[in-house]
Amino acid sequence: MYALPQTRSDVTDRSCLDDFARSLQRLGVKQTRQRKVILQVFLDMEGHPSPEEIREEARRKGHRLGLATIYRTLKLLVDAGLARKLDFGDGQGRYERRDGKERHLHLICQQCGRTIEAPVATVEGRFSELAEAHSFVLHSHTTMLYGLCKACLKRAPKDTTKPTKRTCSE
Amino acid sequence: MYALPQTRSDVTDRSCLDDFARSLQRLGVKQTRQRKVILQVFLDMEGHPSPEEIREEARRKGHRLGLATIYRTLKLLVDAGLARKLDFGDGQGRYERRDGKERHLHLICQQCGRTIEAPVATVEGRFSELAEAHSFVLHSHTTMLYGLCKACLKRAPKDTTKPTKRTCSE
DNA sequence: GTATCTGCAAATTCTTTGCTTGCCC
DNA sequence: GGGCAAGCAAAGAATTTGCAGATAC
Repeated sequence: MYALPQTRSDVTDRSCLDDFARSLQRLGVKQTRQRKVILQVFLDMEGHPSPEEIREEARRKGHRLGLATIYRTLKLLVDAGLARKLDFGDGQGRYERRDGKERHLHLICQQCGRTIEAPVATVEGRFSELAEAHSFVLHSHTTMLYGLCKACLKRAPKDTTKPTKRTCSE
Repeated sequence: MYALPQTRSDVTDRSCLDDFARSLQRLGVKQTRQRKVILQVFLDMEGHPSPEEIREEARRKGHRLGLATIYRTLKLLVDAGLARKLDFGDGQGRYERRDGKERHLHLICQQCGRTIEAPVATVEGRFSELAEAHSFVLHSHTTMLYGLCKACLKRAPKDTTKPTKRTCSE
């Protein structure tokens, strides 16, 4: 049986779950119910969830998790190379999945705070060259482009109302 | 020709001070002794100082400042377009000057935490194209490349699985 | 003169840690 | 069974806020 197409529980996610299991073994740590829940919830969520948001989403699915457990597991995910920690300047850590295929950079509107993701293919080669020139072994990268999004340009230039939803993919 | 790196109190800084004075006026706020000190100290410092480090450096120069004042002033600097807030993942906000001429990106070693700056010229054009494709008005950008620096490669050529920082528990 | 700013400390927010009980291997 | 992990609460750290006295304009 296959999951419905709108969710992200697809082949990619299954391989992520495998990656995770393998990573846990490699790191010499146990595979627990909570860790599986957190990974599954994290992979199913769109955007860049914060620990608190992951906990909220898990609760919605009937799983009660301690925040500390989420922080600890997210750190594991980062160590395992499955997640990356980002900072959008809103005072809390945000995480995105990292599977080597969906590389992108972030366009962050300085007025409404929304983020747009764009593929990074056009600049990635340059990053590699650059790292090589510094004898630097590149593991991952994060690019933030700050400015004004289309919507805020149309809107009144001094509108400072922040949206509740931070992420819009387009 | 290359400028000597000892002090940054040069023509660039003087124009920054002017920018700042102008920006303060434009924002309708006052020009105080503390604000001038903070800007001067910030411009004179190398690297990416945190609020605490700015306070320390100011004290070394004989100025006693409240941390809250520094936070508030740094926010002003960011608003005025003279500084940019960065996150190197060490749990505190770090700031860099932003004057439109010294654009660069950051190579961050995940083992020793050291950062290398590299000119961004080779990728900047791509960023502009990309922003334009999204009808996004680009103000500034921040790029972080994570990996291992030359020194750490020599030091521990095999241990690439532990990107710990000083906040690690062991 | 008055509206804004500073500095202090308290408050807030995000994140980590200590410890006891529970669960994975 | 032994040791790692979860959950809770308390600690810790970074940042923000409230307010009384000080200061720029």
